[in-house]
Amino acid sequence: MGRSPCCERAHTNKGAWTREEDKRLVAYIQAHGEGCWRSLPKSAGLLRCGKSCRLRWINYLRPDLKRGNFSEEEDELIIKLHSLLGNKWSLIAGRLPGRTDNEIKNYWNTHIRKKLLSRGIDPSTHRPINESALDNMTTSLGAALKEEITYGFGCKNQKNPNGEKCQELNLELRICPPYQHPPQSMESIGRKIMCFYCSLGLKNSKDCSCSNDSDDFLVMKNGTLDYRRQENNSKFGLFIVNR
DNA sequence: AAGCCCAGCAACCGCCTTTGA
DNA sequence: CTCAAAGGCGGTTGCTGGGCT
Repeated sequence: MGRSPCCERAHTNKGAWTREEDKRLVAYIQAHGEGCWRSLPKSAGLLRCGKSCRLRWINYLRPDLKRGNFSEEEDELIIKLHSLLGNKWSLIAGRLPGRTDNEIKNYWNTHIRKKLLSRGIDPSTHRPINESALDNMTTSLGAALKEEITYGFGCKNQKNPNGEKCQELNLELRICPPYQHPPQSMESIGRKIMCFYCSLGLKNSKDCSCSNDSDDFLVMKNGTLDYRRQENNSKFGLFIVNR
């Protein structure tokens, strides 16, 4: 029993899009906006699968796309993001305005892989190719060590709610354990601290504690989330702290 | 000029996740 | 809670054009 097709294939075109099809798709989306891809082809008078329309729009017809060659800065950013995120092309594309996941994926496979290989770097692991000898470890001890290196010590088999391995959690987001002795006053951090409720727009709520110099807070500090707790009660706060 | 090979990229496929009834 | 529909994603395919023999 096969999978049911995503749409009626008997009467749909496949392959390269024609100028006329592009025109129809653009005109329809400009008039009605994106969304409801399944019904779009029929409404727009296109003999295409909804998925095909979505892909054509996202990867080629969207007006905010940046066409043309990738810059050196974009190359380096892609390499850096790939080393952190792996093949999460849509996440990587999200950090590169005007570029699509498909474009970045193709560019990676055709250009960046070669570039890294020519630098002696394994594109999969971002480690020097010499070190890929690790991949050849065959003893159980070697395999265990390899897993620890790959996923981080103590992280093996730990997954976040999205099913991703520990390593992929490293998005500069950090939750610290309860903090007992703040090393410096909030003023010395150099900014006005807002309590958790105010940060959510609930200023002057019954739980707001800004006025009594509470240590409960949610703070962003140079990109990292930190968690702190007032010593003499059970309230807590979240910080973003320097790295 | 013809044929072959290969790189690049648009598009497809199938699986997974999200959403809403 | 369950299930089906729809959306989204990543891997793969196959067409096209340029270079080489």
